[in-house]
Amino acid sequence: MARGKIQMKRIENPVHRQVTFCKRRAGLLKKAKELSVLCDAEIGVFIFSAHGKLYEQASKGTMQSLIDRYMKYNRGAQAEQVIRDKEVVYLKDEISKLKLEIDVLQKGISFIYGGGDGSMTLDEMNVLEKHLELWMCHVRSAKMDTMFKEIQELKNKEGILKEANKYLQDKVRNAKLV
Amino acid sequence: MARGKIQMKRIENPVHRQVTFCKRRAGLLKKAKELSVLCDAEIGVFIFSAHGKLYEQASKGTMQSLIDRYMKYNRGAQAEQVIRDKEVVYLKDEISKLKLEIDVLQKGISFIYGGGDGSMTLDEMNVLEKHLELWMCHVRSAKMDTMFKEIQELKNKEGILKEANKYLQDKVRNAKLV
DNA sequence: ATCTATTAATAAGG
DNA sequence: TCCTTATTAATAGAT
Repeated sequence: MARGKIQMKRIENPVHRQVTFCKRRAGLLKKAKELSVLCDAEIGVFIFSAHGKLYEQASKGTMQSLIDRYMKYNRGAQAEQVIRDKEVVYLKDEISKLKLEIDVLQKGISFIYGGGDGSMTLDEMNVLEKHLELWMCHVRSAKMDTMFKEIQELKNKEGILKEANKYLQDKVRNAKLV
Repeated sequence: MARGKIQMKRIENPVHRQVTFCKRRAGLLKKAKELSVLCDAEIGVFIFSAHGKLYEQASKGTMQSLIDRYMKYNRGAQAEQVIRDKEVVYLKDEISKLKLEIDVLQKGISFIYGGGDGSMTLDEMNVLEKHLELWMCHVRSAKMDTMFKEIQELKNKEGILKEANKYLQDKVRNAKLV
């Protein structure tokens, strides 16, 4: 805009580029400020130089509040935040469950070794009970098998004794008749 | 900048203000684009009109990515998203540690009881069950009770039949002698 | 950084 | 909103 127009593409000469960056950056921020003042608008501008340095301007309030407003305006972005929040809540919930489980397990072990000192709450006992049910599943079924076998054995004995009983009764009857 | 300069303050005439807002907004976004192209800078601009409508421009990438970069750059300010991301990573790490701990504890408990029921005798199982019953006495199943009762009944029957058997044997012996 | 010739932006009006 | 145009503002290149 002065002393000849320039091509609208990256300025290759690094010195020229840096100078133009400074000048136009100042101009851009000034224009933003003017627009904000003249038209009562809320404007946020941030500029990252090629080297990564940040220049920012927020008319009316802070850049953070402007970004918050932007997030609220932009449902998509807000949804992302909500998803992240939900994930955090889920993970925290998961952790507290796991910590409770660990606590229960540790107390259970203490109980086994120390015989129990009544330090567990009812809730803890309930949780422990669920664990114990899982652990006991195999033990109990094994015991069931053993008991079934014992029952079968006793039933067999019963059958044998009943037969013997009937046989002896016959003998008694025969003995009486004889 | 034309037909006379204007005061750098809010334009009171709403028509003038609206016209100026449109013109200067376009100008601002154009300037931002030019600066981005000429100087290889990453620029984000968002404008909220007095009525609350959003106009935005993100040179290079999306506004969201620019905001993310802004957040990362601004560590001192509330980089909420970064904090949230770090929190998620931390929580996931915490969970895997806790799961490992639980695994160790469960293996420890298995070890206490000899590492499974395959090698346990009925007496050992009864000892284990008594331990567990101390923690969950009310969980004993009705089936177990029924089975215990059945065993007792059978044992009683056995006893009765044995007695009867003995009595009948005596009778047989007597009958033979008579 | 400052100057200045020149271009770009835009206020007012239609 | 778009066009025109007089005028101001921004700035490229030089110092």
